[in-house]
Amino acid sequence: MADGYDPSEFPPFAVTADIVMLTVRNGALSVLLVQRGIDPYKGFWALPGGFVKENEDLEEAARRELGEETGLAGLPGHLEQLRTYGTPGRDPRMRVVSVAYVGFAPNLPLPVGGDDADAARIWNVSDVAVGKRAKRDQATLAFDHAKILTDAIERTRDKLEYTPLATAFVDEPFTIADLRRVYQSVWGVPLHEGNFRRKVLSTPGFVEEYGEVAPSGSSGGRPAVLYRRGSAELLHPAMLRPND
Amino acid sequence: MADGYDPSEFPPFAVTADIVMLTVRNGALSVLLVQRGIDPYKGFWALPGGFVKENEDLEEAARRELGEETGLAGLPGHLEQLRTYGTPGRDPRMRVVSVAYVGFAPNLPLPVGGDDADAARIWNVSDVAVGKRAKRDQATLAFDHAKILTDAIERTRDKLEYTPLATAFVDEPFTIADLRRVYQSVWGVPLHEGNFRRKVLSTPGFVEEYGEVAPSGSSGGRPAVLYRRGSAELLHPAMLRPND
DNA sequence: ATAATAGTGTCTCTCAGACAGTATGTG
DNA sequence: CACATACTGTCTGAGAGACACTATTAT
Repeated sequence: MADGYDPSEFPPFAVTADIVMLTVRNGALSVLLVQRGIDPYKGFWALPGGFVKENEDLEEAARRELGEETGLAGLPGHLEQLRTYGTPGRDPRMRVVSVAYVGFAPNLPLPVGGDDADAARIWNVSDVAVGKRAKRDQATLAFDHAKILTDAIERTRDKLEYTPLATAFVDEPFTIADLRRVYQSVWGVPLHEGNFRRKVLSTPGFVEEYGEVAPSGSSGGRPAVLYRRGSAELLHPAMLRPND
Repeated sequence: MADGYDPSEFPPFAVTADIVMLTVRNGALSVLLVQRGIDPYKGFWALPGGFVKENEDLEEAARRELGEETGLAGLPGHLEQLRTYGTPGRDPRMRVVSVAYVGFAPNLPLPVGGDDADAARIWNVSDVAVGKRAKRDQATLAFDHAKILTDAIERTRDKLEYTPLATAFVDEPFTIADLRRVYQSVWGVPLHEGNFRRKVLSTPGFVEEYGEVAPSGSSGGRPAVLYRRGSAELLHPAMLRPND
């Protein structure tokens, strides 16, 4: 850090916290977005977020903004810092440095409009435009939020390999099949049922027995054993993603 | 991102870029630090870094500050964003958000004092105090830089597993033994020579033949084949770290 | 009975780790 | 020659992937 400086001489920056809140809905990886009501990018979709307050920690700001803009307060699941985006010009109005967070949650309750009275909606990520041109019924993202979303998804795909965070996408208790659907939705590949089960159960601390079986579904089939999250923070060995 | 706001109402933050520049010297993982000349933390050691300028990208600021404070310009090697640290009170003078970068370089030329006229020195990381109390001949870090350094080392250890970035710590051309010394220094464990070689050479794109052999050392022994960095950005399969 | 979902057994191939042996240089 | 460093061959065990088989429910 620079040594001597006059505190009045630093260039003033605005600092925001933006959140990429991911969930798995109907077998598809999905993200919570809010629609902008004013320019710039009026009508475009954006990641929830906003200014960090004077005496507020960065993660604290992320959780507060998520609650204010989407009505999601005290969310379950997982939230971690992703990366910081600060290229000059990324906001046309002023110099903004955004600290992005990525979160995982089970089945989000459909958000009601928050304080900012913007529409909040959960989008299937494959319906969010990542290039310049949006097709019909696709969300187009404001600012550099497409890049942030892409980075978040990549991070998420990696994290499922070496951490037990797939469990953050499901409610407890869950079945091995529930967990497999998470992996399939996030990675976008089918996974072999029997091998997946053996792998999860042989990885220490991934899941623990819950002690009951699931009520059998309407379409029949053997009732599944239920599990809860285990105590491991890292998976040894890792869940390897099939290489294409 | 928040929708409507008055640009004059955002709380002003100072944004800095701090750099954890790592190298391997005499078989030990080492870090470049500068000694502070003024309060707060006068006499303590700190990561090089400083304010991001008004129209400067974050990584650009990191490279500039590194050059100004340590005389290292146009460094070879690798630089990537690590994480952002912004807890209120981490700098006693004002609210500062620091975007930290981590870099890897071969054998740094011993830095001369930079523009800021601070002493710059490369420390063996095991001689840097991570707790509250420093022993004799240990560097004590200013601000929350001990936490940043710890995070950087952890990230580096992970990155060596699944990327070919160990090659960023050596000059080209290098021998397999050079590369093995990097892994041993960063991970702090001995690695089996024959198995390490077979693993590196069987991982596509990790290294390429350079076409010559190294001059034999003064202590004898068969001359080693030389290699350069390969084209892979990720290692498949990964170099697994022994699990204690 | 059939369909559907849950769960097991077993074979093969890859790869990590242990370790012995060979190759080529120095003194 | 001894010694040092570079490199290779081969065995073993863990684990991933393919796939067939069994178990328990609904209709």
